[in-house]
Amino acid sequence: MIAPGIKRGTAELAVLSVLEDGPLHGYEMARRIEEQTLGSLRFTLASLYPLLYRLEKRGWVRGAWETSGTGRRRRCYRLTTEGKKKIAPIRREWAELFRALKRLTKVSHA
Amino acid sequence: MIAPGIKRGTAELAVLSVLEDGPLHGYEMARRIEEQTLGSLRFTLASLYPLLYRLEKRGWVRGAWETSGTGRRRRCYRLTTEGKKKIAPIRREWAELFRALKRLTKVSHA
DNA sequence: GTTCTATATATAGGATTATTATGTATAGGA
DNA sequence: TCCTATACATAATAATCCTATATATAGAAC
Repeated sequence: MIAPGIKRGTAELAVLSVLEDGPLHGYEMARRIEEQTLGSLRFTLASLYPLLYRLEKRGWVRGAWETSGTGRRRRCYRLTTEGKKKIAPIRREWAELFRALKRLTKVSHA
Repeated sequence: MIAPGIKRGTAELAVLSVLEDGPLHGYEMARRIEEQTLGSLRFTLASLYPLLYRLEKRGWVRGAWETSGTGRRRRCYRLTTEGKKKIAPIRREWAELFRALKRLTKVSHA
């Protein structure tokens, strides 16, 4: 598991990434993030819900109540057109961060 | 430049990394981090000083006042033995985070 | 000699984001 | 009937970085 101080800021990219595969509700997002990162990245629902509200407020995702096959009420989120456009730039910023940290490591491996 | 929300958490690794090259004072750390990351990673001194106090409290670095050749008083920080041991595990966590985010991207590039 | 810029440290106040803890509620199996 | 998994929600707290502000000196420009 990755320390909270280090994974800070990844939740947004993680949520947007899993939503690229199609609409999902919160509980399922948490499950997929954990599954797809082989357990490295794990978020509690208490982290994800406030994040989803923020993303909805920004217009990047839109949530809609639906009733599942089992009769359970849940809130299904999908990426908006605007939200889709944000993913690539965010990924680029993460890539730049990785390069920056690699350079720091390289220079000071001394 | 990288958005503050994304670079959050990198300051600690950045500081420890530049200190691997030898003792430094705060102002010079900021300069080197910016230089070595080609401007991608930039921290204000107001971010670095509190961080240095935290690191000193944990026993990872030790600061000592010195008077530079120009007669300017400054606080020079060096890695402690304990601090040196922490760097590798932290880098491993960052590497794990990168792998996790790459997997998320790959799976959901759809 | 005074003003400007670079050097150098310090702290208060605020923003963001994740965490723990808690609460509600239902479906399905033991 | 009880337990577990599913599903959403919010309050209180913690951590980390930012902007703004303050202080002070060295050296160059004027």
